[in-house]
Amino acid sequence: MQTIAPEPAPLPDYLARLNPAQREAVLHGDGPGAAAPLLVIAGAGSGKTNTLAHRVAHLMLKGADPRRMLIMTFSRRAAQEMTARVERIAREVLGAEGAALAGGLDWAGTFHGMGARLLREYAPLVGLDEAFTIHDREDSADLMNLLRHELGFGLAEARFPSKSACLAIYSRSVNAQAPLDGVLAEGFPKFRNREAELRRLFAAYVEAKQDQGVLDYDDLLLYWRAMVGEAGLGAEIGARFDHVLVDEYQDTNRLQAAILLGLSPQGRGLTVVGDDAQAIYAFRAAEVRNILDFPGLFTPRARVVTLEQNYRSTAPVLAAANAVIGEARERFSKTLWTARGEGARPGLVTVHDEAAQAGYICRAVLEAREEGTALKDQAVLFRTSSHSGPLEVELTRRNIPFVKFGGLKFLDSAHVKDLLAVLRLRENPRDRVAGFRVLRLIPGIGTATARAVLDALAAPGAGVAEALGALRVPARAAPFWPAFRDMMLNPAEAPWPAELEAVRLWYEPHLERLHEDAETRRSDLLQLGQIAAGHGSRSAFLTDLTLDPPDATSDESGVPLLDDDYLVLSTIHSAKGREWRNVFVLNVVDGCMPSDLGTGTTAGIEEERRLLYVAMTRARDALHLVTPLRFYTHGQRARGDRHVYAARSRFLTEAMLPLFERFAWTPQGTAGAAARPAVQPVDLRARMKDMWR
DNA sequence: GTTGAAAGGTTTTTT
DNA sequence: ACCTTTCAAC
Repeated sequence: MQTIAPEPAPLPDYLARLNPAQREAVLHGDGPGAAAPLLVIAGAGSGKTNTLAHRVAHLMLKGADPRRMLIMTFSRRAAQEMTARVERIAREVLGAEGAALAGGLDWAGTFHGMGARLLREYAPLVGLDEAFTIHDREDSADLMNLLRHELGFGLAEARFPSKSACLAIYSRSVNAQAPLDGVLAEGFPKFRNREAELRRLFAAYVEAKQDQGVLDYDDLLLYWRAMVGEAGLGAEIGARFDHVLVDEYQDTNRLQAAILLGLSPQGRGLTVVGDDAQAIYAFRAAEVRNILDFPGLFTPRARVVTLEQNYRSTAPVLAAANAVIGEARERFSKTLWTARGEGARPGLVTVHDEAAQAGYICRAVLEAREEGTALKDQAVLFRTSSHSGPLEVELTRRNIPFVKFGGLKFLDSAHVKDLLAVLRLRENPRDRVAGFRVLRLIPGIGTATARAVLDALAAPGAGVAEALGALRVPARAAPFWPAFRDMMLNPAEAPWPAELEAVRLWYEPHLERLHEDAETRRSDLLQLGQIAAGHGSRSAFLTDLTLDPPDATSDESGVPLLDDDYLVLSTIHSAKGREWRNVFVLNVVDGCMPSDLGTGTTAGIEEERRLLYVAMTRARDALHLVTPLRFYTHGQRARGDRHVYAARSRFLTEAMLPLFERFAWTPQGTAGAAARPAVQPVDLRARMKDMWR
């Protein structure tokens, strides 16, 4: 008997507007039975987020329970954008009912955020204190430092790794799931002879965290991994989710891959999306092999769908970006193409120095705005946060509003950290890093007294009241002590956002005493109060702030309102997943791109190359790479020199130059300087110093 | 035990 | 240029 091929039913609008590859990714596993694992290789600008959102919406519309879907993205902002899009699609198909359905998607966030949430929930089952506090990078380094001294490693005549180096080594070992000797040999050969001491230090570190009821970033993954590895518990946690979808999979590490496998050993319901050409987090143990090896983890192999059509950039921009990534050593073959034919070649602009670079950017940004590209549609990207310094000065001088992403955050400033430490100490009196920070604010209290106080607080059975009441403090601290004790004890009654106010009032006199510019800092603390109001409890506030810090800083005037127009300044890392009509990349010179800190290994250089590729592929219509002839390096005193004469980045080869519009730019009105004959400047001061070297 | 001044080492990107 | 560590005085 013969079956007649069924007439293909007309596709609903939300599927019809996708291209065939996108649709294949969205429809994968459609029909009866659980979905087999799926890998989507999604080139830059290929509609990755949109495809993922459509897949989530489609699964939901086909009856999947949104409360049983786990969606992991690289930032909370990305997660919010994803859920908003899903909601839009669901509303389009089902109306208000669909939107309500999408509201059930509450397991969406970063790996670390989801880990924290699960751990909080399962804490009693796995021997953790439910009220654990989370240490950020700096807190972790501080704890490492305390222990390093207690073990007597700090005072050795030969250099012991710095606190942040210790943490980096520990963290790499944990995240890469690699033994210490291998980590040292590969990444930290200087410290290979310190293996035994480091091992003792790390053992003490783990024990201290447990004693103090504290988890660091790595623990959120490590404990999660351990939970899903347990026979009973693992099955229970895995059974909570029918679908697990991961974005930016190329930037996950082995620990995260192990978590996914633990959640779904057969790969059922797993969808991972990423682009190996955009892997830029190897420095924090991300493993490109995760994405390359994903299909082979399962039998049968995972389905692979490749998205190659770029919807973002014009052909000339894409051609230049493709040329850069085409030189990469190891490449997962795919070729991006775009239907957007029109457009100018990207600019390769030579300027004299960083001041001229800033001048050029201001000029070009304003010109583009005249021609109708709002500031918000333009971005300036750079390798290192500090590279935007001269530009920030110039923008401020010219009253061009901007917001900066990446680099130092307002959470990193001392006064904000002080206030948060007080809250953490109230949340968890055993948290010694927080405790030290708070106690040392009080005059007359140094390391020794602080240690005694914290010992009393951590003593088993003692309440905070007893511990603080029984202590005698140095005479100099005595006048400040009652206020501290009252603050630690009383606002237990104050409901959440009010508690922050009480703590701030206690901190006020210390702020005045410690900082010249107390006035500007005070406004930061008031802003913190605003943020606090948006969180339901002290615990939620502290956790969210540690895992998802507000990531934009702006000039003195504070964060502009959302409807204001402002230029975006961002590190390339923080620009991941975003796009602008007009993109400028600063310092495309050897030493910055690649950073000379990252040129030690081939893998390091390759990552720097991908970084430039990521930067270039953020541009939709116009791209400008700026190369100052001379740029400033701070530090490097050994070289004696503060200015470096830079060459164009090695990633832009001679053969690629025809893909760019090349020109030099000099500031107007400085004809004298521009007219000076091209004598190569020399740094005579360095020459003199070199005589004695 | 605490605090301030001087010396010396280190440099990026982030959850 | 900046931050941490060390050393000496209160």
